[in-house]
Amino acid sequence: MPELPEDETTKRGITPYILNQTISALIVRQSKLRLPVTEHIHQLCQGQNILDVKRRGKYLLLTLRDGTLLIHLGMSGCLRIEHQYTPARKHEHISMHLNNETSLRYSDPRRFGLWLYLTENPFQHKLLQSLGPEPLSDDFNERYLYKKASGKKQCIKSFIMDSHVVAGIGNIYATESLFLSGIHPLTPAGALSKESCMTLTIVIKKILQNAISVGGTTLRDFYSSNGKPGYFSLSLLVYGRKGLPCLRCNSLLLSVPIACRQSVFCPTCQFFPHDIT
DNA sequence: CTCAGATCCTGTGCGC
DNA sequence: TGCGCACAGGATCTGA
Repeated sequence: MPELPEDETTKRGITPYILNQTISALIVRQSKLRLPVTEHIHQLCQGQNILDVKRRGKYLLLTLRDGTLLIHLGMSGCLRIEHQYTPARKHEHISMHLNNETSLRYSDPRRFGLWLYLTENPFQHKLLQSLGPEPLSDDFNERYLYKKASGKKQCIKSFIMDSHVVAGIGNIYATESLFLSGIHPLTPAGALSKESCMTLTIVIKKILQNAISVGGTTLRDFYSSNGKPGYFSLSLLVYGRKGLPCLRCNSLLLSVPIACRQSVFCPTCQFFPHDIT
């Protein structure tokens, strides 16, 4: 379940192995992902150097000479560095062999991921163009959130998970952020005070930053191992703890389904703003 | 336009 | 022990 910190960790983990290397072969075993893998992607990439590795939201971008590889890990995708000669594992849909005797392996059991080869400016592609600001950038601040949420009846949890509002926040970090901000997940986005928007933006930045720094401690796992980024060692305060006592006040944590996602919250620590009740 | 809910897919973990 | 089913979720699509 990669969210932004896992994608950033992945980016940092693979970059040293693939930057400035030449793609000697790209093997696609399964092209049915969220969108079909670009046709003839093998011929398009072969022989090109990887000039840069970037991240935008949950998308990774490998800049090549004549185009860009746009990669999304979906919810079960993972990238790993392996020796070129090791056999593909189950669900390893794409292997990118490099000229330094390593290869980048993409596995994705649930196939919600994405591999596209773009020749145009990738940031003008519709998938990236419509993305909201990076949550760790200065563009994501309380003024932006307050203005964007103004008049919205949509609940705040769905709102911050909408990548067009802010890029890269999934169920785990949305759930944790709202708990730490003391905001009930069903609060209409437009009902948040300026103060709540400030708290929420600060908490989101802090929690993402923290998760990235934790992920950074497991970077070596990207080489010849299971490649699982480090969020498993993150201490989650509410996510996955439905029915267990709140670590702050001991109330039993509740859960409501929001857009088919479990949303765990503390009925005591998280409340609706007074002005809408 | 807005927003809630369904949808894609398969491994995991639970109950019986 | 083994089977079957509910559940997990990012982003998009549908329909009210």
